[in-house]
Amino acid sequence: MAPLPHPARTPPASRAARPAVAAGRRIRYRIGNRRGLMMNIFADIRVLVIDALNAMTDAGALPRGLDLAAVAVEPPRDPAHGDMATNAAMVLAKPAGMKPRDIAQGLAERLSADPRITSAEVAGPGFLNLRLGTGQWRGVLRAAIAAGPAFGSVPKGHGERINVEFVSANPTGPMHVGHTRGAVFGDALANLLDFAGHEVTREYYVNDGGAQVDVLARSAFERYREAHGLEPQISEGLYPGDYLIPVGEALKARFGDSLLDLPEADWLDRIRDIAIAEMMDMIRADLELVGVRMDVYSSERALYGTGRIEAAIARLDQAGLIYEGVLEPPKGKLPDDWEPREQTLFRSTSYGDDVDRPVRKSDGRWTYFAPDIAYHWEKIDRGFDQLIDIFGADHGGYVKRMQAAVAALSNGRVPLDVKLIQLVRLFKNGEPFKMSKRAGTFVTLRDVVEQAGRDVTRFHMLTRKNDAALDFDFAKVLEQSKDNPVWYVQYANARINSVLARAAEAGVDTSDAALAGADLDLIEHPAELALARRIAEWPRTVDIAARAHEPHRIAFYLYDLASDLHALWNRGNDDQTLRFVQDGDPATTAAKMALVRSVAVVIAAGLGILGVTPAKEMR
RNA sequence: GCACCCGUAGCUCAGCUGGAUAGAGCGCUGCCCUCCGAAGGCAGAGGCCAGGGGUUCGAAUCCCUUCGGGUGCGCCA
Repeated sequence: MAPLPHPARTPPASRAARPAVAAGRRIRYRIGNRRGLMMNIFADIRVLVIDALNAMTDAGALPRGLDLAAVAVEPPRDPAHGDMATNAAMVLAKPAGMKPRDIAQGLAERLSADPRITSAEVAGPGFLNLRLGTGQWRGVLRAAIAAGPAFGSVPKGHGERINVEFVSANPTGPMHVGHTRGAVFGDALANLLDFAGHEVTREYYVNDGGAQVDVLARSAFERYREAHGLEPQISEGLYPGDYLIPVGEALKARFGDSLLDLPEADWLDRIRDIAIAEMMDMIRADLELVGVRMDVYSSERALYGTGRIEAAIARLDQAGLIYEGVLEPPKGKLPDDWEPREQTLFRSTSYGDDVDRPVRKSDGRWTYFAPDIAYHWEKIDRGFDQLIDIFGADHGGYVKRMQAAVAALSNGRVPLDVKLIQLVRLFKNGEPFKMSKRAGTFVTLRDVVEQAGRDVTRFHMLTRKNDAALDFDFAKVLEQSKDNPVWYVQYANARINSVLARAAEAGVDTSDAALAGADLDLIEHPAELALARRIAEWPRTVDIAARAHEPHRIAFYLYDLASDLHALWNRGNDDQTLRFVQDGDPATTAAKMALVRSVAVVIAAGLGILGVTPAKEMR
């Protein structure tokens, strides 16, 4: 799991620092526990449990002042235990000074009075197992059909304003595989948070302020010379990729031969600006290929000369967090050219970092960190309730200092969660895959998408937790088999589509309006109701995935849902009554169509979050 | 040396912010196609959740520690 976004300690200098961001409390917003907001039936029943506990308190059956935050209502691991279980009695036993079973018994009596609850039994160490009337599950199906792809989503107005910064690749070349995973992850996370009711801004921080864009300019200049028939001097340290050849042509078209004999100082700025613009156009086009569109592009370069970097550092200075000093040499491997030098340092150790970090180099120029501090301060200023940064795993060492800066600049008000994206290992038929089609040394995003397709690429890259390495086999991701989750989910959707068409041919009205009005009491087989329960878990899955910032949970849920659908489908082979289309019985067929339509609705919603297009048929 | 991430079935991985008897796919064993799409389905075998301590009603999950793998460690971004 991701580390806490908050510092372990608050700065001694700043008493204003809010302890409100309680340590360990990563999730501060409350969603899903408002009745009906997400159509999350687990949250609904939790409200019921909380109400019952409060009633018990009023009646003197429980002491006052109990903290009910830990009370949970969850699906039990074993379906035989019922539909839901609550841990309320066990959690409250100690603070209430009572026996768990006594609390559970009292709670059971009150809950039994609710028409939705058909049974409440005390079990094990104090679990309260609940069974709901089958009508509850049928209600879920109706809600799903009525809501359509919005089923499980939270209406706007209750969420937070969240900034998701991702990709932020250097504008020095095309995007490669690693960027692809980060792009897909960030976009899916943004979709997920949006679905969960938050106001999300997708943002790209353009690292156009450092030395590497000067290298880009020099590389482009060589291609410009090449465009004039001269031999390019791609010396060590310049970017060799042939993607700069068209940039050279563009420069020729723009400047003719006027720059050819000028010293670097006379062309560097102009060429750099154009080259960066060209690279960003290329990156935007690459992002389009995987269906990613940013809301905001923020430029590092634009921060220089505005005083904003100075202001950010000054603010830290006022808090006593900036000083001139000399760092200890790093332990272990000592850099060859290490010598003690005085730098301007940020006291990030006050916020749990390992060492203080330089913001200004010994030559007086800003480090990369300084504009990044200013940039994050700007994001805080723009009023976001929460910041999320998505980095490659090789930037893990950067996390603590960034969180320290954000904590200091926001007085601990704005949490920064940093998601690290592990590397992607490419294979083809199990063999490690190397390709250098257009960029010299790496496999580009374009290479991947052209071979695997956008939907397959996106889905597959979301089938692993972000902090676990991902194997991407060009052959396997295109395989049409059960062990390929992409295909398996799409296949489920195609089957539903197929069966809906068959029902329509048989004269059943399969419009959503008609299905929502179908007599769902005709759905009564345990296997069918089990599928309905799975559908009921969708809003809860969204809630949990959004809180954890883990879109891969959506992909796994969809696989489970598809698996249930396929299983039920197959049972129809043995048991005619479980077939979805019941010849000569339009009422039952309609009810079953409502069931499968609900599955399709959830698949559409889930794939929508992942940014994958549902397939109507498999070819 | 320090920090962060990871360690779950033979393999690849989930595990719902601490819940009941730890799950899926592949592989293995045995069944199932005159039948809505069998490019599938059902059942079974397979686990000291890396090891050891701790916290509590309860730990794969939280804390400490050891071991093993990855990443990073001033004036790159």
